[in-house]
This record gives sequence, structure tokens and C-alpha cells, in this order.
Amino acid sequence: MLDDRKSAILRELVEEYITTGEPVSSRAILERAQLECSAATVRNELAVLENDGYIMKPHTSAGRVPTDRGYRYFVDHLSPGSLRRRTRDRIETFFASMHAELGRMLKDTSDLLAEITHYPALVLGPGLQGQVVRDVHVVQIEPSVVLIVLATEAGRVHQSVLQLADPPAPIEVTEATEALVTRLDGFVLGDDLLSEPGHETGGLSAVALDIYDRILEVVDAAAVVRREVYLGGTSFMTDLWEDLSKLHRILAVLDREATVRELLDAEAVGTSVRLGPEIPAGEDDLAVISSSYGADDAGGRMGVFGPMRMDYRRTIKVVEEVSEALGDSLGG
Amino acid sequence: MLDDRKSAILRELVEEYITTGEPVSSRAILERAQLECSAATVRNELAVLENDGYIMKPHTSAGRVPTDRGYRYFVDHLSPGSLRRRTRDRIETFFASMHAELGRMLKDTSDLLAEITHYPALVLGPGLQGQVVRDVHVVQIEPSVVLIVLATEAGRVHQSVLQLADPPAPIEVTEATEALVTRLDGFVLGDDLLSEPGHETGGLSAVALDIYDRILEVVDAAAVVRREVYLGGTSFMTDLWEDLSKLHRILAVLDREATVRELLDAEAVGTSVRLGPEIPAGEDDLAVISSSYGADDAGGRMGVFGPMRMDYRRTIKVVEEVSEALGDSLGG
DNA sequence: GTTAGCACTCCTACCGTGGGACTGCTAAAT
DNA sequence: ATTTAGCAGTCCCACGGTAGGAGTGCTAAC
Repeated sequence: MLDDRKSAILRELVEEYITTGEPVSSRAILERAQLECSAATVRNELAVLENDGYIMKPHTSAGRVPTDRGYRYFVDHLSPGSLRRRTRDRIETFFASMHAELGRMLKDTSDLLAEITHYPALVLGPGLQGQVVRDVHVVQIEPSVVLIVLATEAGRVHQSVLQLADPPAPIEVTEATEALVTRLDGFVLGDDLLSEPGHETGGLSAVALDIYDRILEVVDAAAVVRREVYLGGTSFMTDLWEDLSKLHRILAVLDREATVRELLDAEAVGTSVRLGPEIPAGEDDLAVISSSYGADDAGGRMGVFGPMRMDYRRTIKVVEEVSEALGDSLGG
Repeated sequence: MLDDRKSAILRELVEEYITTGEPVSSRAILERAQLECSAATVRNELAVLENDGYIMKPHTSAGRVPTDRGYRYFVDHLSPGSLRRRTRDRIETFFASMHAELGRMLKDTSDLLAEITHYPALVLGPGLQGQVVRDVHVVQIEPSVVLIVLATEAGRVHQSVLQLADPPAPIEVTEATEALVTRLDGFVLGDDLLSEPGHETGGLSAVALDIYDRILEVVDAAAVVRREVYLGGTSFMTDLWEDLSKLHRILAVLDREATVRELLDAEAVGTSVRLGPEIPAGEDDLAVISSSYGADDAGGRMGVFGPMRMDYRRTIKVVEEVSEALGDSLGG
């Protein structure tokens, strides 16, 4: 834990560095913070902070720059910022006038988040886990291919194509479907379906029973279906990193869906700020601010990313605000 | 039209420039093409080509670089390249082992295309236009909200949420749905539904009739629903353009779905190569190679983009090959 | 513990220069 | 008329050296 003055000096240093991007000199800190001391004292304190690993010098005669540890301290001991009325209004009106289909809504949200924060934004769609099955529909689209459509109470739709070995008679599909509907109505996706006590399937023929079982498998798998990721504001990246090879690596992370998911820290709840080495992507100068939206089960996660030198105060607030607004919008 | 020697000189110049990226000197051309003349003659020809607007000099004592017109001539008078056995095999095995849901399939295709060409790739999903309705399903998910799910013979699913003014009784929804199914079964999306002679709807109550009409509107609109765009291999961009502000502008184009669609030249059929000023995005150093896949109605479009200095011979071939393979894969 | 002063470090932006790569032109050859 | 060799002229760019400046660490006094 740092004493008051060191703390203040570190805070001003980080904020100055965030806005200017240049190494910060002792004098600059003195001007920012109204400290009752001289530049020499600040320099002494800086030497201590450097020794403790909070800051570093790019070279001998340069100012100081925060290290990973410095950023971490800054983020953890940071009083939450507040948003301007205009920004808050903007988020509000955006969601008030939003009546699109889910996928579009999430894409638009990622654009909004990026536009407000000026950082590229990610939105991870909600899973189907926890959704209550409202309706199952089976359509035989080819002799041995059936399309299974699942509708939930929240109006979500999941589809899956099932390839059968032998072409069943339409009547057998109908039989299987009817038996299914009674069994699945009200079923909560993600619950253990297969080991649940089965309903009466006595009247079904062998073929119908086979179809029945296969469809149950599909429904069972629906809960863990890959969740969509939406990406917005990628053009901000060129303002954030000057280095082409750095940009290349970040884009490579975005190109692979799996690594994008890792950025968002899908398992976390609430707001998370991850810095550099804490992120699995293996990038050094990278920070991700993310937050959950919606209910535990029915929700997802969104966030923005940028270099370690980010405007944390405001951005954390925006991400939280937009997450909350999207959650409300989906819940209502 | 250029005579043989000028044509050969221009071709070699463009190909040399494509591989090296440096302005091409008269001597370099002489070495590439086995011409029966001296460098001085080549220089004379170059002067003519420059005068005619096919090539230009970055500065007085530099070699020549193709202009838009030069590239255009090159592309138009280019004998189609051929692919290495390995590349062809790769495309084949990729589609042979592909059994995913449509969206994932298109995303994976964009990744494949990018990986093979080393250019960022775009895939525009097929529309619903021309699809034959196989099944309509209406689920009342809230008192005054119904979910409409449309399944087509090809196994495509379209969903839409309909907000009704007054909460109808479930029986009225059922009535409307039953009347719909008979009317819509076999209907081809995109055909003029609303002005078609209506079927008997005599038995319907006023409320059911209203729902019926609203749903018809939804179905009518399904054919022109916004088609998805999938993007792969964006990290290749950093190898293609060195300039940060250029990258920024390209990323900005990709950020807006509308402009991405324009890149693909959605209205074109077959293969299209568009260069610089021919592309609505308003970028100068940009080329897009795109091609259609699938049947006229049920298909979409895919392509790659890069700077004008692209490997057209090979890339055109790859885009066409992958388009065809995807078309076959969807059609089968 | 704090401060003023100063020597020292080291980055960076600037400038000037020479080599080199090409061209265009000219005049002779085919 | 076309082609060619030779050469003067142009202009880029990589290189190296330098001066200025910003900032630090240290020392000695307060």
C-alpha cells in the first residue's frame, strides 16, 4: 500500500500518461497535482516508486511510464468516474428506440459501445442455457433429413439439421414430434435432459423412438451451442496502436473466434479489468474492460479493449452503463 | 489496344511490380521478358505507355508503376491462372468434411478463402429470395407478442417477432395460423404475396384476420431481409497496406455493414474484379475480386480485397474455385 | 525530510552529403 | 523509320554527425 503522496503522484502520472502518451516528468506531475513540495521531492518519490516496480523509465533521461503493476494499482484504487449527461442520454435513447431482432441488436450495441468509448468493442451473445422451451417443431425437409426448430419463451429460436440413417415415413416423424412436445414444453435448456425420467413413449414405433432420441440429443446440445461474438469499431485500433506488427497480432486475435471469447473473460461476473499479462491472448500492451449484461443465465458479456494506456475511469463507467441498459432492454 | 511488344512489356511490368512492390526499371523488364531488343527500346515503349496513361513514374529518376488503367488492362487481358494440386485438394477436402450450420459454414469459408489467398475475405450469405416455404409456425410468447418461424425446403429458418396492439385469444392465433399454413405452403419467397388472390379466409374472426394479415406482411418482408456478411483474415491487412491512415479507412469501411456489401458488388453475377475508383468505398489503392456462388436465387457472393497490387492470376482462380465448391456444397 | 542547483545522460530532430538507380536525349547504326 | 549505345542529368534516400533540449540523479545546504 502506498502512502498518500506516493499514491497521488502515481495517480497523476498515470492519468497524464493516458492523455499525452509521453513519458511523464517530475515537473509535469507537480503542475497537475497541487503538491506542497518541489520537483526534487517528486523525483525522490518517483525513484521509490520505480524501485517498487510501479513505474519505469524508457531511457536514462526520460520521464516515467507506468508498468503493469502501476496500472493495476491505478485501476484498483480508482474512484469510479461519472458520465456526462449527454452520454447517459445517448445510451438511453439508443435502447429506447431499439426494436430489432436479437443478432442485429447485439451488433448495434457493439457499435454504440465502440462509438462512445472510442475503443473497439466486443459483445458476446447470450447462450440458450436457462431458456424455457416453449415449442419444438420438426420439419422433414428431405426424406432422411429433418429440421428441428426450438422456440423459447423469450422468443429465441434455435435450429438444427438432423441427418437420419434411414428415411422414415412422415407419420413416424409426426409421432415422434408429438411425444416430444409434451415432454419438452417448459423444459429448461441446460438441465439434464437425457438422464431425466422419460415420459411414456410406449406407443412409438422403433423408428419413431429412434428419431425421438436423436432429437432429444439435439435439444440437449442446444444449451451449449457456440455463442455469437459481435465486433464493432475496429477502425479505432489504428488510433490506439501505432505499430503495424502489433496491429497484426491484435487482428489475428480477432480473426479467431476462440481467442476473442477469451478476451471477454466469459466466466467472470460483473465488471472485470484485465491488463497485459493477465490476458490469455499473450499480448503485452493490451487491456480489456468487460462487464456482464442480463440475468446470470440468460445474459452475456460485453467489453472494449485497447492499449494499457486507456481512459479507465470513463470507459469502465460506459461499459457498465451500456451493459445495464442492454440487460434491461432484453429483460423487458 | 496495345501491340504485342507493348502488351508484353506492360504485363511484365505489372507482374514485377506485384511481386516486388518497387517501381520497375527498363532493365528489370528486359530481364524478365525475353525481348529481342535493348533497354533503350524498352524505355521508348515505356514512354509511350506512360503517355497513354497505363503507367507512371513516382518521380523523375524512378522506374515505372502501373496506373489504374494499367491494372485494368492487365486484368482484362490476363490468361486465367491455374492452381497447384495442393491448393485444389485443400479446397476439396475442406468442403468434403464440412457439415455445419449455414452461418458457421459461411464464416469458415471466409477463413479458408483468406488463408489460401492471404487476403482478407468476405462472404455474403444467401438471401431467402426464391426459397420455397415449407412450414410456418406461430408461437404466442407473450399475450400480445407472437413469434413467427418460417422454414423453407432447403432447411433455412427465418424468425420474426410481431408485436400486436391487442392481446388476442390463443384460439385466434391458432385460427390464423391454420389458414396461413395452407396458403403459404409451397410459396416462393420474393413472389408477390400481398396482391396475390387470397384464399378463403371467410371463417376467420376480425382479430384472427388482422393477425393473418400482419403475418403475411412479415412473410412478404422475409425475402428482402438483410443478408449476413462474414469476414475472415483481417490480420492480413497489415501486410497489405503499410500506412496507418489507410488501414484506418479500410477498417472503417469494414465497420459499416452497408459499405462492406458494396465492396462485394452484390448485383454482379459471375466473377468481378473492381479496381480503385470503380469501387464505391472511395478508396484509391483498393481492389476487390469477387464471385457468385450457388444458384442465382439461392446463392450469395464472396470475394477478397487488397491493394491494387494483388496477385490477380492466382487469386481470381482461388475465389472462383472456392465459390464453386461452396455452391456445390450448399446445393447437394 | 526537503530543496535548489548543476553536471550528466541520451534521445531526437535536423541537415547536408554522396552514392546510386533511372531516365531522357542525342547521334549513330541498322 | 526503328533501334541502339552512351552519357548527362535528375532526384531519392540512406547515412552520419551535430546541436538542442528535456529530464534525471546527486550533492550539499536548509
